[in-house]
Amino acid sequence: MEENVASLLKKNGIKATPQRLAIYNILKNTKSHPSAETIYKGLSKQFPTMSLATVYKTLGLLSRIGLIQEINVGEDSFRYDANTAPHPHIVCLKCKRVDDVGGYDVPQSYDTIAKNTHYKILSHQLYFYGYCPECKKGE
Amino acid sequence: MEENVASLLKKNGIKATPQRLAIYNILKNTKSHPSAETIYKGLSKQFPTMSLATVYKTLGLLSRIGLIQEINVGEDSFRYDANTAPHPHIVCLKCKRVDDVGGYDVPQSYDTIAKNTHYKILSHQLYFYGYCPECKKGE
DNA sequence: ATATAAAAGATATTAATTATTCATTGATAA
DNA sequence: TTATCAATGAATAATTAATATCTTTTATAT
Ligand SMILES: [Mn+2]
Ligand SMILES: [Mn+2]
Ligand SMILES: [Zn+2]
Ligand SMILES: [Zn+2]
Repeated sequence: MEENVASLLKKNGIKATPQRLAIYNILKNTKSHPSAETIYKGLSKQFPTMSLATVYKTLGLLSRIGLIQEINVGEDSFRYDANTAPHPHIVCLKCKRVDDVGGYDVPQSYDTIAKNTHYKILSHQLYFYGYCPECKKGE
Repeated sequence: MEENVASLLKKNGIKATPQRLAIYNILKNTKSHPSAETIYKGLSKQFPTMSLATVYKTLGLLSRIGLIQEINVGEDSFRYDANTAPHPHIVCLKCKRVDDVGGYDVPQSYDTIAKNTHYKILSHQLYFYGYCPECKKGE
């Protein structure tokens, strides 16, 4: 898996540096949809000299070659996800937690919508908003 | 219609200023989902002294009392819509145009998703991405 | 008409992100 | 193993959307 990423980077003429692999692995091994800042902090022990600019550059790079996706929940900063398949997300309005949603997604055939809008449709994003299990206790 | 808005503002203890009514009317009379900046420019002839801060403050206010909704298409800035009902949008990846989508929306019962996620769900947003009729010509 | 609290306008500030520069380091191919 | 070219890190600056601050103006109730 990590091997795959390294070779995929090389195939694109991009060097497989430890920083890049570490950033990708963080995303691959979490369900928390972290922000650039969160990833940066999470790597500070392993890479004390890691630059925040490197994190941003790497996230942009990985997005560009389709290894991760950028998701925008509407507040503050971007979140990142190693699951590049279209899938819905749910956002806690209080603590800003972002989770995956199972059990529902938009039909993958865009034909009807394309006919109605006359757009050529490539992708979609579906977001739900509400209160997570923790935050809904305090209403 | 404009009368309604003015009285609704007053009912909430909010002053019905010409600037606020003008901003609301722009949104009520367009299908283009303008940004704060676009609204600001659109009012510059009618209100040469209008401050951009006033536009932002008013848009926040109108959103808060439910007269308009804020939509986030994932790029650059927020867009605003006087149609406060949940409805999907489609975004042109090239020219950033935002249109309404007819013929499809998420089922309004959140029961299944609530059961799966254990969230209390309040709302959703559905965005499609692609190329508008104009931009898809140049592929 | 007047008083008053709210809002407007002007300006400054915040904060995420991107960009620039440049010396040092290191991944990769030969 | 070595040379090369890309990437890192550090420091700093630029962007840009959005907010905050403060003084002046004004909508509204009396
Ligand atoms: Mn996800
Ligand atoms: Mn709309
Ligand atoms: Zn929460
Ligand atoms: Zn377009």
